[in-house]
Amino acid sequence: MLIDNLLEHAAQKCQQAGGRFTDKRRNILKNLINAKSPLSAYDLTELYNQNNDKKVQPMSVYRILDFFIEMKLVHKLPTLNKYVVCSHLSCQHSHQDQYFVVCKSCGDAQEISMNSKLTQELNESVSSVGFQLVDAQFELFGLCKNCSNQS
Amino acid sequence: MLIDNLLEHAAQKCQQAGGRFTDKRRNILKNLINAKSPLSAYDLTELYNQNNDKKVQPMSVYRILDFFIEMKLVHKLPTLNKYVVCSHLSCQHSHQDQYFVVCKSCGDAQEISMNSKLTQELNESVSSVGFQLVDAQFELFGLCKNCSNQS
DNA sequence: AGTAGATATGATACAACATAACATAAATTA
DNA sequence: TAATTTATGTTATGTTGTATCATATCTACT
Ligand SMILES: [Zn+2]
Ligand SMILES: [Zn+2]
Ligand SMILES: [Zn+2]
Ligand SMILES: [Zn+2]
Repeated sequence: MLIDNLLEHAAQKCQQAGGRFTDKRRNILKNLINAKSPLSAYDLTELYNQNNDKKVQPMSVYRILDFFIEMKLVHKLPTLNKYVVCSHLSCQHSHQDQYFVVCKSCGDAQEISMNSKLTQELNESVSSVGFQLVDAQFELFGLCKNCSNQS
Repeated sequence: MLIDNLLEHAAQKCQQAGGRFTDKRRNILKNLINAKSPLSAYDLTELYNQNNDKKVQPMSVYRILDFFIEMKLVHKLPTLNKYVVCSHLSCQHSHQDQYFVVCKSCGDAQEISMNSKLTQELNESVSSVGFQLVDAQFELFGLCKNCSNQS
């Protein structure tokens, strides 16, 4: 999908939720969409500042990322301290539980929707030690198709 | 199990692997065993220094934690930047894949052995996007029995 | 249009987590 | 006892993230 369409989708989702889609936010989201791998807040700060006269502080980038996460346009990968755009940026389906698999070799990250069997397995497994599941986002590590062919 | 027995087990495992179980290592492992929740490297530094005349630097604590992780006596919870002792410290069974569930309210963490159905589900799910699973440790968040009764 | 309230960003400082690099000490082995 | 390996000391620095208070910009209402 063309990037301008993605950005238009994002803008709409923000406005529907009563948030603004400012130039800074658009610019930073665009950089994250174009990224081939997850980026840190500091990566995004640097990227922004390379391409703009007006500079931005990491603090602002963190706030903008928090906003996008709230809007479910961006996900954080907590073990990497990096951020990716939601792979459902362009589609309408309300966002469900997801997890990520990250390639140990090239760093590429794939968002995977949790299927019901997996959800059930996790819930049962967690219940077995007396816990009640609240938040099931997580990251696994592996090799992507490209990288496992090369090795 | 009594703490001295646990430490004795740990010492043996270290020696079998050609590592030393020094006083610092013993002391730090003991603090982590006694902790009710996961601790950070800086927490452990502070704990050590409160109880000992000879002080230790965070750098050393990181090294000691790395050593214990190598020995599979300690696990790191990457999303929390904290560490816990392996719940199988005292038993002999060779360590298999595990994950953790952390109580959002009290911070308590439970180690859970991955059962075969769950492993299979994860493998299938990951394969479906062309990835090959390498490392399946992760953390989930929920409420423990105590905390969900209180609320 | 003017104002009040909400939302967004600027700016500075600092906290928390982690590693690099080089030196010394202590234990093991030859 | 000398050489080698393992463990720790020491200092500096890198990376990630938050707190706080000020200013700007947008929105909605009179
Ligand atoms: Zn998503
Ligand atoms: Zn790859
Ligand atoms: Zn374990
Ligand atoms: Zn709890």
